Amino acid sequence: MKTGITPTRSENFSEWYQNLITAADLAENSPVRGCMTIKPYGWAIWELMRTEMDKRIKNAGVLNANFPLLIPLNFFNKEAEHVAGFAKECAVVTHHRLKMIDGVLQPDPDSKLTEPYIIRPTSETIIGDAMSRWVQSWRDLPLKLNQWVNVMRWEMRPRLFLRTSEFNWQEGHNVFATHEEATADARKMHKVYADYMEQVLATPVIMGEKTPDERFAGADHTYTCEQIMQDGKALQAGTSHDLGQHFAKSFNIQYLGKDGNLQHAWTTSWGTSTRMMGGLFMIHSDDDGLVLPPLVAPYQIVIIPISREENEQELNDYAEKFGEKLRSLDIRVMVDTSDMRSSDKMWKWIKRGVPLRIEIGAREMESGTLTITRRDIGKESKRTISCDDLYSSVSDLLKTIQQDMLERAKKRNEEMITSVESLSELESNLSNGKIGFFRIKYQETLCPKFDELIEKYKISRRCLDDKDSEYVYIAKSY
RNA sequence: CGGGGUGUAGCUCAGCCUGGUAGAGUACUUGGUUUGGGACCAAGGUGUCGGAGGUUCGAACCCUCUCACCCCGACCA
Repeated sequence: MKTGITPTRSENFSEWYQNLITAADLAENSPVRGCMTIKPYGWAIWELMRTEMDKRIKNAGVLNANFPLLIPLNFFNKEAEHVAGFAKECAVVTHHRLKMIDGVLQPDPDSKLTEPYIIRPTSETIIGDAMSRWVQSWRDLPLKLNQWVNVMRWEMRPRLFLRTSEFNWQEGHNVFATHEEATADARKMHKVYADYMEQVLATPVIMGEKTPDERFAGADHTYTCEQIMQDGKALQAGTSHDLGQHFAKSFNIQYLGKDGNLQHAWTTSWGTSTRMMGGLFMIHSDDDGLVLPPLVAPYQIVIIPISREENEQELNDYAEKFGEKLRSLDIRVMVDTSDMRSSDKMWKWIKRGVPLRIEIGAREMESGTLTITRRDIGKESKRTISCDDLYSSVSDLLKTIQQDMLERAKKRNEEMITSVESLSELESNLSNGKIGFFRIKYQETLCPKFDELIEKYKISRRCLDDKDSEYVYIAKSY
């Protein structure tokens, strides 16, 4: 059978992924090294994702703000671990003017900045600086803010959506009076992320704390949402950090307590990015292309008139009218009346992952029926029903699709996790080419032998298991 | 920064070894026949051959320099 995407997932997963993105018209590589251009259809998905996430962030009592793109170099220098973590991947702004010299446009040597700026790789520092001024009294706490911005990390090995030098994200930054509140907040946002990924993206999540070797630079605790891709590799889809007093001390975020004592505050930070889109695509899509869960599909339904020349106008009008009716139910509908062969239109929207496809031909127009096909199931879900029945059941149908996609992904996840007792059992699995996550006692991994396995099989500790933190998940990762 | 590779039509690439003035597939445009899971026929447009210099009567091809990008390692939301 012909597939929408070649090669298929089993033939070559990473090439399949590249072609999936091209075929679904989501994004492309840009002229700027490591940076992608997100195309309108891809950005529409991000906007929907963002809207849902923003709602949840606001429900958590956080307002949005906006800080500068550029961060003074010395800000970065204030937290030692943080610098160590990011120094190697910073884009640096050193001049403020261009000049034509010998016919070549270049930075004007006379415009050199006395202190360079770096393009934010993350904003703990510049936000920490602001917070030191905004926090004076215990009454100013907690202070919670978030920003939706792009950041830049000069990555060595970029991949569309999964790791790009520039990416879009939200970064939340909260300040608290006590350690307990901050710890609870880091945990809370971790939970907000996991719920969001399951309920909105239909992508199941493994929740846990990062081991010290994988922790965010400058954090006491990092809580992560790990996802399992169809090839068994891990994707870190979102993290929440308990920053302790590292940044409060580096940036002097201090408040006068009820007791009259000046003390350092406690901060958290938490972020999710366009990387989550990569997870969304890699978890649900199949060999015919993208499969989108209804909640983040730019078009939840596509209507394709199956027309001949003689009845084209009539059928298009009819389809438009029905599309309008569905829109009144708050459903995002595309009626494709473009001048293409109807079979071409079908493949186009299959590849773009529209959850539900409706076909209307001349006979159906007569009888008040239509043909529907679910994207997540495919051809075998094709059936003809009356317009009235669809109208009354379509909202539930979209919910069912959303739910089924989550269940399917959850089931696959279970099959992807292997429990092992010992390092030798782990190694025999790896050497046999077993893919997926491995769950093992954390203690077992604290030895040189495990470091060898890390080298040899390119695996890493993904996280301790939140359900039982004596266990750690091991996997290859993106 | 190490190791390998590639720059030729919108895209994927052939041509280079053995110099003679640029091709295929695909996409695109037009017309016709088609049309419920990827149609076919015909006609048509498309290039500073990454850049600079050199050798030559003549360079996509040979030589020198240069720039960019890709893959493998260190990094990561």
